[in-house]
Amino acid sequence: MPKRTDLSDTFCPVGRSAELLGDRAVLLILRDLFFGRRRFEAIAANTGLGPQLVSARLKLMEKQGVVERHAYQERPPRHEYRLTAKGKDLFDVLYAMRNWAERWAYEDGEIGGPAMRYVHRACGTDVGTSTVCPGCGESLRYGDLKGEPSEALRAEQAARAG
Amino acid sequence: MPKRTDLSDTFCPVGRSAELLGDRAVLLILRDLFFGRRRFEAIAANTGLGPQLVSARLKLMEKQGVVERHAYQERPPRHEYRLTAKGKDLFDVLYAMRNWAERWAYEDGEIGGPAMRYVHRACGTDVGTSTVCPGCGESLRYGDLKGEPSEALRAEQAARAG
DNA sequence: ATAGTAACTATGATAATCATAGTTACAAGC
DNA sequence: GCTTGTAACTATGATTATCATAGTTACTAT
Repeated sequence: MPKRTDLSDTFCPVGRSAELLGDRAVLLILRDLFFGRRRFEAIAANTGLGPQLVSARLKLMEKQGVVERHAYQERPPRHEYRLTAKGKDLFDVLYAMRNWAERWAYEDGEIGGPAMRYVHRACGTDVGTSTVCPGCGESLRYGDLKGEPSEALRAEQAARAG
Repeated sequence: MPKRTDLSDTFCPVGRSAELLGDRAVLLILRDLFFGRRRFEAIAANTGLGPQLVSARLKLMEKQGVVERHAYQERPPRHEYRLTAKGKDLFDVLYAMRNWAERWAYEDGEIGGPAMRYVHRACGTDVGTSTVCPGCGESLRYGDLKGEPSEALRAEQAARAG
């Protein structure tokens, strides 16, 4: 690509977000981090992205302050990537993407239920695709939900990790 | 780019969304459509994207069912692009992106307030960056909010419209 | 000493993007 | 009736990001 116009200094908030989030690789890596995958190889394997792309994006995300590199052992040197507070706060965006896809991106009966089920930890209600818990009315934030992948999704991830 | 791996058949809902939304141009065009810009030239001018990119993305978005091409006059043939129900349902995603950017993407005092202010039409409360109205507790959907750009944002858009 | 693992970097082919210019179809003004 | 203007694009060529594949570094385990 040619040098694309830089959006980091626009006054539009969606433009500023799009600079980071308007990228398939970043979104997939964020998804995996929210899912609990923290190691380079695990992320590369599950996303299907090449190692240079994963490397480049993690560096960018670190620079932007959404992830932190953290050594989990010294010898041999190994590290993992963790979401920062700024990164965790992207949960709403990813969750909104998930909700939209559950509503619109599957054929009727393709899975026979949601691809990913979320339950509100506090009250045990299945939240469906809402931003507010239908059981207790509380708004949903990062950590409030317990996700469970459908059998189809679990099988797909297992195949990729293989 | 080489042929990137197709995500439209993954079982992961974020992956399916990322196929469409993991693209700067799509996000910027969606933003403009939500903002009320419906004409090709207006979108191209405001986003700063070249006409072939806007053309290619609008075709893609039409194919995905998020926008509809609609003739608003016959002679000379002119048309505009409108969000479909599936497209309007992406509001939550864009709104989450806006909220995140308002919280994290501006230097302190860069604008001296939010880049874009949203008021809940039903009760008149400034919603800040919440997904639920802090005044009446209702969850916020497309059409519930009235947006008002800051002076800085308004000036920037006026300059681009040239 | 060989094999294995985690976390990368290097290389070359391919394809998407941008900037710029050109096209089509018409309306309006002189 | 000829030029100018506008909306909505398409065409072309240079640039650069991406992918697939292979290689590297620094260790541990057998």
